[in-house]
Amino acid sequence: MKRQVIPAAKPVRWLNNHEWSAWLHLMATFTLLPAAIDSQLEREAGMSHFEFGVMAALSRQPGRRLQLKDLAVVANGSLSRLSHVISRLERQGWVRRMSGANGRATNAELTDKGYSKLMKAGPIHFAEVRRLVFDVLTPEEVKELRRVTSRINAALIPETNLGPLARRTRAGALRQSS
Amino acid sequence: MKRQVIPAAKPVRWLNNHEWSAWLHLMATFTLLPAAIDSQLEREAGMSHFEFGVMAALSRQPGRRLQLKDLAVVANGSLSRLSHVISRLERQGWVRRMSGANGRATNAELTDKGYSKLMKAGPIHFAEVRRLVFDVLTPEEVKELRRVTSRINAALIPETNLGPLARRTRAGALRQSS
DNA sequence: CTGAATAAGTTGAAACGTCAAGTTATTCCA
DNA sequence: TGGAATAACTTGACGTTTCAACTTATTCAG
Repeated sequence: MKRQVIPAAKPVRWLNNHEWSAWLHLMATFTLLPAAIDSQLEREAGMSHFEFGVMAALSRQPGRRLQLKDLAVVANGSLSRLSHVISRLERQGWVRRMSGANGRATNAELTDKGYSKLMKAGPIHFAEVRRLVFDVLTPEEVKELRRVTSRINAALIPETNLGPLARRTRAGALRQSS
Repeated sequence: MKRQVIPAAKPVRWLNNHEWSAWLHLMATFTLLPAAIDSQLEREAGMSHFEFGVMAALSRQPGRRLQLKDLAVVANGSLSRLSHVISRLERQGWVRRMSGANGRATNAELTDKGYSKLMKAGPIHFAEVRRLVFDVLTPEEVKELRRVTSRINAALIPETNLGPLARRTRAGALRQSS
């Protein structure tokens, strides 16, 4: 049986067997793990993982507030997506918008209600993360995972277009949390 | 009656620094890599990564056809999602539905048009995968990646509910490709 | 053999993300 | 100083995914 999945028609460098296998596993993890995390968080804490990420990012800022453009970057989302999400979070009373430093800036601020919601969600979320990821890996593997993903990100982030702004902003915005 | 003197501050095992850092990177990769892959494939080959996966899976089957329930499993998607996607692919003329063995089974079959479309998409896709993932990793790291993700999947898949059928079907359906 | 339970798909509505277009504020520079 | 360009959003429409409900076929118990 031929190991190559799709016969290479053209003189293109194909994936070798190791790579192909790695890719299959990686894609499965990509698909299944976020789905699992997300649906558990939705069920048991009433928020999506992206919403959790946004609120968690806010909670770590001085004054629990951050300008949307920066928040978009730390949350790995587009400004548009963030704007929609902030609207949803506002409707729940977990976040409020405040006009920022200069007139075109908008800050999102985590409310007390949002903070306590987040405090309840945190343990639920991290217990699941631990169960699904860290409990099945050795400490050595955790290090490998960190190293490999950070390498991939390093190559990926510079060319990510979360708007042309991301490139500049990301470095500063992430500095404190890496 | 139990008197609780001091409220438990952190009754939950938290993530340690290594784990937290690994988790941040993992989540970023989760978010950014599929988005990058997907949008490039959409732009340059006119299909989503999920559609590509579905068609690639079909192309490997004898007769280039597979029953939907099995296809759903190998594509890591729900039956409902798959049904919608097959409808789209049918509209493009890349796949057709055929009634399967027993009356309630439906097979999806890759058409010639679909096959040649796939052959064009393959190199485009894999070049990008290589560029974003394998070119930035050492062979050693590729092995680590494979090992770590396959471990995570092993724990994850058994409890995945892509319908109660997944558990049984997956083992058989995946056997040939691992 | 008959009715109940389950399996396999389909479908429509609601929720979410993306994309393009629109708004307002700020900066640039001639 | 006065446009033009750009930045920081917001909004609405569109496509996709999920969820629940529904159909039809098959299996199983008695």
